[in-house]
Amino acid sequence: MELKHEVKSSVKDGDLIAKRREQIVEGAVRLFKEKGFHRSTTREIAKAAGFSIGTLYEYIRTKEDVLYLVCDMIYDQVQHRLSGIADEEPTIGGLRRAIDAYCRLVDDLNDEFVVMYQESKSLPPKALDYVLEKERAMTALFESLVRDCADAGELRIPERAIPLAAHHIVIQAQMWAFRRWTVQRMYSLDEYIEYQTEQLLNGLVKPEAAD
Amino acid sequence: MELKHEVKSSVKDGDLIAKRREQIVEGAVRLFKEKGFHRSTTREIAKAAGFSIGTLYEYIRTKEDVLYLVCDMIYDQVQHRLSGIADEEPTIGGLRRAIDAYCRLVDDLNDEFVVMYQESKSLPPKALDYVLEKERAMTALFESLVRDCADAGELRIPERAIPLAAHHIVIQAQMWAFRRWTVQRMYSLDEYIEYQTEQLLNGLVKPEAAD
Amino acid sequence: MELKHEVKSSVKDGDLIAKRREQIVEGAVRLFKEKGFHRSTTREIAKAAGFSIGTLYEYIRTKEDVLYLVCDMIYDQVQHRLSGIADEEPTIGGLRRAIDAYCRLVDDLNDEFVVMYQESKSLPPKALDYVLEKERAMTALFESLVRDCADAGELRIPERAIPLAAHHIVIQAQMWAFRRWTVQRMYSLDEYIEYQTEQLLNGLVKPEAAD
Amino acid sequence: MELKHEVKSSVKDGDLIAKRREQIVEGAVRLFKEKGFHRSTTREIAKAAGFSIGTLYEYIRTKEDVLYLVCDMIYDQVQHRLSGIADEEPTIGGLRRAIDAYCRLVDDLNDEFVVMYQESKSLPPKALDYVLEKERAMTALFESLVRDCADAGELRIPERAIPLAAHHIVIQAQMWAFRRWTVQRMYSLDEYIEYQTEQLLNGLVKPEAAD
DNA sequence: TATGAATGAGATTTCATTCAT
DNA sequence: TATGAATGAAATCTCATTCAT
Repeated sequence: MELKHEVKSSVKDGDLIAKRREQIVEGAVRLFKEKGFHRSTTREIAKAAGFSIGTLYEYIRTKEDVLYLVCDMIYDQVQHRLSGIADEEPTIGGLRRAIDAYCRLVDDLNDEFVVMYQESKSLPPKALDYVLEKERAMTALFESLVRDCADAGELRIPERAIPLAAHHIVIQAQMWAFRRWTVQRMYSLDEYIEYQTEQLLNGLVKPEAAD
Repeated sequence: MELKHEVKSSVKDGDLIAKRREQIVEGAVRLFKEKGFHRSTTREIAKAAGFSIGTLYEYIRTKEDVLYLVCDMIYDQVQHRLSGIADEEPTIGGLRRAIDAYCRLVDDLNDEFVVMYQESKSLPPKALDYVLEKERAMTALFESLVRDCADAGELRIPERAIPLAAHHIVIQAQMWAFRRWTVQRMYSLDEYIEYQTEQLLNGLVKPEAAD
Repeated sequence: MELKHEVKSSVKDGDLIAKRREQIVEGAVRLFKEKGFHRSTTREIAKAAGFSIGTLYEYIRTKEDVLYLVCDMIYDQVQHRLSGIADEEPTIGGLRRAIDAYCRLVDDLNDEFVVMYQESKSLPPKALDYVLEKERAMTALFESLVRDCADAGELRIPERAIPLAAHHIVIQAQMWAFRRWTVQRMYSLDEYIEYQTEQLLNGLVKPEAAD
Repeated sequence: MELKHEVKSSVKDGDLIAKRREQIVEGAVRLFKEKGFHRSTTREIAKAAGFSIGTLYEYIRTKEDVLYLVCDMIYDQVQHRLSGIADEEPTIGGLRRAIDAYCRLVDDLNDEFVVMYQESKSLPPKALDYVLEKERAMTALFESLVRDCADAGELRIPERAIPLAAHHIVIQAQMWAFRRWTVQRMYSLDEYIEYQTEQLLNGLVKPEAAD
């Protein structure tokens, strides 16, 4: 489908590349979370990954490649973890489970999400396109689910508003990560999911007050 | 309450300082929007402001000061534009008007919002605290309004969920700016506000399907 | 005629640029003569010029710019010193004087010539074109003089061979510099000029042995 | 006479060493011709030679060794091809044949000559001495021939000028390679040899105009 | 013998900041 | 107050060389 943005390596052994890049990403996430992409130096990235600056550059070509590897690996994990969502039944219960799953995913990958959403603008244009495409695809998962529910008569929502609803689901879950400085102080994850889902599905207006 | 993070200047004339800083902020927003904070140099900032690098440093002490000035000025504008919200009557109509106003504010200050949310993490800790405090205060505006509506019996929402609802209102409006790459392609601002408010207030679930 | 390859500077004062670049060239020639272009670091170049690395980069953009400045300045000097040649009368005496002048020029700019001929291949393509064009123009000076002498009936040489004769004059003079490790040990400059001119003009073959 | 600059190898098998070094030189000449010595990396040299970087370092100790091997092999070829010159009879005809042979050698080894004369300055001092000694020896071949002709009464040239004449012969032939950007566009090799020999032997001045 | 992953010193270049004018 | 030349610490990236397999 979309062409995967390739990161060149001068090392030949594919398994080794995969292993080293995992080390790079793991170290880089730790670092970027703390200092951000621009304030982290390539030497620090190499050290965090556990090898020398020279070795780092055997597996990437530019510092931006590291950022791309980070984003790419996060999306791989997201995709893997969300693979079940597409198969949820088109019921409100299914939608609830999907939202719950995504919120817990955001919680597990809290740091990764923060890094990705704060730094992805620094990606080179082509890599950014690829990442935005991934984000779009992820949102589309929820869009399908919402549409299926609407088609099954479980939701009342005009067709035009469906994509927006999907975006809302996505960013409200992500908010758990990037507004952690406030929401994680006020709520437990369970509470957060509960209230958020309730508002999303049932709205704020009292039935009798509906306009 | 919060101590305004002071930016030192070696110039004495207060009016001149204000004027020069306006020039700085205006140029910097243009620049940061395009290249981001880290990729913009102080020389470029000075040029964008219309004077020399030496003069720039008469009005700031570090590059980060510029970022702070930008964030600070944006919040000033937000505060000014939202000053009416606090006085809205505690009705669903009042809440709608507040949401509408905030969405249109986000649209007007699109670039400024994008810059602020992408770059504020680069502020020095104390300045960041100050900015987060402003964000908190802004969210609190909506929180009060929601609480007033709930107290007035217009909304059904547990007290515990009120702050979260306020956050949702805020980030859904901001989403218009920082997901502009997708939502602004799909919707007009009016449509966006309409659907978003509808979902927020009335939820997605059909009344008879409510669980 | 040919577009001068421009070297960008971030300094505005033209006189200062000229002065600093003279310092750069003077230091660089000393350095390149000893270690060659590639073995000389930009820090060494800056130091040899008498200022900091940061200042060096206010007056050039890349290390290759230094090499270009060196070549360019040498050609300026050559041009200046040879400006009289074009006006020599079209006689054997005039040709002798021109050769003599060029040989003495090579001797005076010994180091510069060595640097230029050993390093010019490292110039970026456009700068190299410009330099080769200068070399061509210089050779053309001698070509005209030879042609004028031939036209005046002072020399016997087929028209086709005139450019080659000019090249011979030029490289035999330059040989004084780039084969200095042997010819400057064997001959004084005067001797060198004398023998070289004699061979060039009168050949090696005894009149009676001519074939 | 001259101590052959030894290049250490950790491989024992002499024939293998010879074979691998041939591969190295052949690849290196191709590479250096295109990018120069300094811009070529050892990885590229290994690849051009057809084996790995590890293997390259089994047959050399430093990158400069490669350059030395290249220069050395070129001189071996030159020596081999010129072995007949020493036996030429001391006549103008013999001298002509020698010049012709050397020019054609330069043409055949065009790339090698260009590489050698542009890069030999990068040799370590001892290797450079060795190479200059070879160059001196080669020039001496022509010197002997010229002296023999002079002794045989075929040439009129003072003893003192003989070494210089030999140098002229040598560099005029080499000029075919290192001024190829201009002379090879203007002349065929045959023409070049003809005009050049003519000027060298008979000079430019008309007999009756001789001073 | 052959391989190629690992190393880290060192190269070029940038840019926030200062300060003399 | 305004200017912009000077500074040098620090950043990214390269590449000759080594050594375990």
